[in-house]
Amino acid sequence: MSSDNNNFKPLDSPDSDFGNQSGFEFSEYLKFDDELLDEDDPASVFPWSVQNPTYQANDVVDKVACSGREKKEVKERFVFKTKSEVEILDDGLMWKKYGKKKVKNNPNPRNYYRYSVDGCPVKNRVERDREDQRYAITTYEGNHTHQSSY
DNA sequence: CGCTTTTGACCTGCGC
DNA sequence: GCGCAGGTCAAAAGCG
Repeated sequence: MSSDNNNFKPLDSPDSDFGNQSGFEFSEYLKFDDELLDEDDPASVFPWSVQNPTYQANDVVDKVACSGREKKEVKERFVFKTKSEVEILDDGLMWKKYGKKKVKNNPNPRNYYRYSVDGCPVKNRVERDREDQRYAITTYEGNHTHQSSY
């Protein structure tokens, strides 16, 4: 953990499962960006990375973490609203779409993604903004347990 | 041939 | 108790 990355910790989980290890390290995303940026032109390869929520918090319209119900286990939920035309955020992982549903609150369909690798209970829900379709609301659900296959 | 993706139907939960 | 919404799983098709 560096120092200035902690300012991007919106979670206030009282006793989450990863409370002691911070589980979801935003620094990892920053690392991804750093590598991607160093790899090639991020705007060409990963246009979203340029506006990465973890990269530019000011672009993040809304960010929520750990908003689980008390009826069930506290699930880690990270909601990032970013300005990207693609709903799949390139975090270096392979996401498999497992369902699409049209919500009534949104004229646009909601996409459900799951980690292609078995063993990672990571789920990803992507929805488009109801008023601004250019804004994508990415909701990461589950532990960031995937190994650094990057 | 394997894997990913797509659509539909079904199920569960919550609200009223 | 019923209805509505959301979420998940399943099967099939297409593509690499």
